[in-house]
Amino acid sequence: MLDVQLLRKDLDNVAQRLQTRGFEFEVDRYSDLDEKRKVLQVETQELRNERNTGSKAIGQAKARGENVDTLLEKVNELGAVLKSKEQELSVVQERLQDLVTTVPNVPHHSVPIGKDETENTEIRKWGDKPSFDFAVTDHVDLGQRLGGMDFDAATHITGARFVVLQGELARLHRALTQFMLDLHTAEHGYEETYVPYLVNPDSLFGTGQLPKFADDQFVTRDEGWFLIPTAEVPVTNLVRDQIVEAEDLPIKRVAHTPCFRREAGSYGKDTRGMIRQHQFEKVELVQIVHPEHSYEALEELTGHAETVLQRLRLHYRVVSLCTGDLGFSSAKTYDLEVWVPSQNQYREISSCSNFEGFQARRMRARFRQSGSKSNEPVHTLNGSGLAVGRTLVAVMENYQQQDGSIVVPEVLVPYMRNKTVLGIEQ
RNA sequence: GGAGAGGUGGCAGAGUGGUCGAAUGCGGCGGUCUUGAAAACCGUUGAUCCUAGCGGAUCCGGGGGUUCGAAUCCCUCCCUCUCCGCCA
Repeated sequence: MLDVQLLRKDLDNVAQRLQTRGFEFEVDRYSDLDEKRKVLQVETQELRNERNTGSKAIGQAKARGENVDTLLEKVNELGAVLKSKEQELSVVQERLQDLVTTVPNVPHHSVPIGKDETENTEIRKWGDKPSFDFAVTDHVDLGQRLGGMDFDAATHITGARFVVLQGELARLHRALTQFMLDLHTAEHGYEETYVPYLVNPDSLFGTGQLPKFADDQFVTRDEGWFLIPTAEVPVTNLVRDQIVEAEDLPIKRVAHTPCFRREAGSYGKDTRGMIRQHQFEKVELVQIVHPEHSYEALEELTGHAETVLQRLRLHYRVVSLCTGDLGFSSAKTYDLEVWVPSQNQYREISSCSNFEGFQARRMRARFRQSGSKSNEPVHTLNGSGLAVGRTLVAVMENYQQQDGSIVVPEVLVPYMRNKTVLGIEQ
């Protein structure tokens, strides 16, 4: 949710910046509603004040044993007017709420202007593309040959966009998860956290998936709970409706969870393999920080995600999403894109965002600062560190050998019972 | 799933129709005393919104109702706890 103070102060500028991400803010409709709201709110407050004093007077008069008929009559009349004003006000407030909660975040000044992903800016590259002196195989064929990746079985059990992993590949998948968790807890200062994978609508609203993106979520029939599309939702909502002490910031959490996405709008996209699934594992980094430090934190957090790829010695690049490609809640996002040899292109493997106070205002997540009377919204950030399924794909393809075996990245060897190659009997 | 109890400020806990945003205790903060600390004592201490300000409004789990007036009465939903059942 945008800062209402900012909307009042700088409406045109906000609308202009929203336009750069392709969003038309209904400026006139908003000002109109807000003007009405202001008038009605003042009116109802004054009426209530009158009624309250009147009611109080009745109580006092009764206590003295006086006749209260005329007083009663007067207050009664007030009540009717008040009721109708209150109804008007609540209609206006509801409309305002509907309008404001569907407006995306304002892009940060440093975000490149552009209409879609073709205009994202490459910030830096790490490592080199691997060269192969044989024709590369994609992870689907590699996995099938190793006998560890079975899409048909998953289709049989559930449907399209699922996979069954088994044997060495299943272990490699777990090794990646373990390695990431160890790295972020031991070296980057994150606290390991396990959270519910089903959340209520308030939590999804808090991080911005509701009300606009209900169709992207899986939902339980009887309870109306949602399967989490990312750990961002339950982990960030740890501070919903909380006032944290300034000295407790930053809060840094890492969580390993499955993620569930309906992928409703992506029919025909990435239908082959593990790139786009209804269910995948992710290690997620979340930071709750003081507003003054959120952009430093974004660089730091992005670096933490990059470290995973560097330790795995996987070639990647960092891209700054342009205004038109930003997610709904984000003010600035870096995507990490890993090299996928079979596709001869970079594919997103992590997305690191600063939401500034956008989610915090939706969640009423504030911090208390000594010397300051009012409590301010915190800033929230998150990033994948990393998407495990896609990392598995990257490792398989980048570490493949001509005979279809896969070299285990050095940092994963201890997690693989010291096995150094998968697919060849040792 | 069945039976019962309950949801009040950071925490504990009083409050069953009127001056209650709410006693009291603990905790927190400031002070007195002390070389310092503890103890004791004194003071202070919820959130949100409107307003340039004075000030005002709202909030006792959520929503609705009764009433001139609701923390208090009624309806409904949610949640927590205890016992029983089931269960990794």
